[in-house]
Amino acid sequence: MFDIKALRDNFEEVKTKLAKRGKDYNLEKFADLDKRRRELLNESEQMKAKQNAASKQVPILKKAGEDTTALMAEMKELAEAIKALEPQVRAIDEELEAFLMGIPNTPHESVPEGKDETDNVEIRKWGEPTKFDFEPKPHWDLGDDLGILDPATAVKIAGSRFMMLRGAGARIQRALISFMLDRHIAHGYEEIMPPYVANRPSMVGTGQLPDKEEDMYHLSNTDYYLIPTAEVPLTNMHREEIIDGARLPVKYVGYTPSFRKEAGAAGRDTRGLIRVHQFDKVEVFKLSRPENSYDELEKLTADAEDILQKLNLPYRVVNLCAGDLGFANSKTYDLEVWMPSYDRYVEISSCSNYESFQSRRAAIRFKDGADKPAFVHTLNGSALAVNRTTAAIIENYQQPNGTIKIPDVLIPYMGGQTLIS
RNA sequence: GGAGGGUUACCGAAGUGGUCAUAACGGGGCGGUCUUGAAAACCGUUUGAGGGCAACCUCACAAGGGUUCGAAUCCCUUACCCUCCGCCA
Repeated sequence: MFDIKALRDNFEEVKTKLAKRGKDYNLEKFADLDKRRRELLNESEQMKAKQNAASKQVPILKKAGEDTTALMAEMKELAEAIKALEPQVRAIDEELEAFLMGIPNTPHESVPEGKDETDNVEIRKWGEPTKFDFEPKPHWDLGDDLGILDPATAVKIAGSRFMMLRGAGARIQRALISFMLDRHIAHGYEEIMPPYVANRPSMVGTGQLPDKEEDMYHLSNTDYYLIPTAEVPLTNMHREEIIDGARLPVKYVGYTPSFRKEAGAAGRDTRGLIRVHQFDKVEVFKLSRPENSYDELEKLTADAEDILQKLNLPYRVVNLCAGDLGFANSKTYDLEVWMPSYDRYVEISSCSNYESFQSRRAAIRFKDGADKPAFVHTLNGSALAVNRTTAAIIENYQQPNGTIKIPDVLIPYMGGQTLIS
């Protein structure tokens, strides 16, 4: 949720920063809304103060044996006036909140100008696109040939866009999860195994609700949602809490399946592991002091890159331009892995700093000693999207005879297996 | 799923219609006195949000409604927790 104080105190600066996103958010509406709200609030509070004062007088007067009938009649009128004002106060509050909810986070100064993904800026590249001296196959064909991907059976059980991994395919996925978790634990993250469903307040806390209802699976006989990302449970761990400042940064890593309806993705990436309704993801998450959050973003991105490097997968890091930046993000680095079947780099991780946009909504604050509580900055990143990592390994490690070499770091996690054949 | 009990500050807990919810009382934390130092004892202090230049005002007793001049307290709805029973990996 947008910071109301920033709009009040630095309106022009906010306006300039948001202009970078290339859309009009009708900011001029704010001053009037805010003013009307304060006037109404003031009026209502003055009446309540009078009511409170009278309520203290009544028992004193009664004790003194005086008649309170007149005062009570007067207060009844006042109570009715207060009640009459309530719908107005509520309406303006809702209007202001809806307005604030409709404003995206301000892009950080290091975010490049631009209107869509074509304007994203490549920051660095690691490795070179894999060269083959034979015609490489896409992972869905290799997976089918080797019997490690079985989409047809997944369709039978669930439906289209679900995937079933079998044998060495299932095992490499599990190996990747363990490998990723172990690396992040070594980098100081606490491992979390959260619930895979979340309730409505949690979904609101991280911004999935009310706007993205159609992207999520809702369990029809309860009010639970399947999580679309581990970000939901991880962020909500500290919802409505005030954390001791000495505990920051808080660092969590969690493996979870993620469930998405992919409502707007009809016809895209229909084959293989790239875009499915249920996928595995290892997520890294941080709560940071505001002044450190951009350093923490660099470190978090490095932790995600570390996985790709250890797996020896070619990738590049992209700084998302303002027009491509997510609604709640101030800055995002996408990690894109080389995918031979696409003949280009494909997103495998997204590492973002939300600054205080998310913590304001979820009410996650910290406090040093006697200081006033302040909002933490939240950061998260995929490290990595496991299905896409499996796909990248199948494709980049394929051999001329259709077998797949196991990356060295995964061999211990595969019980010594070095080749899928 | 059934039957009871519960939800008040950092923790425990009192308060069952008014005139101390900046919340009794106990514990913890922090500061101080005393002490070579510590313990003990004693004294003080310790929730957050919103509005206002300020004095100060408003809101919050799980959440949301209602009754009342006035609600932590009475009524309704919902959520969560605990105990017992049932079911169950």
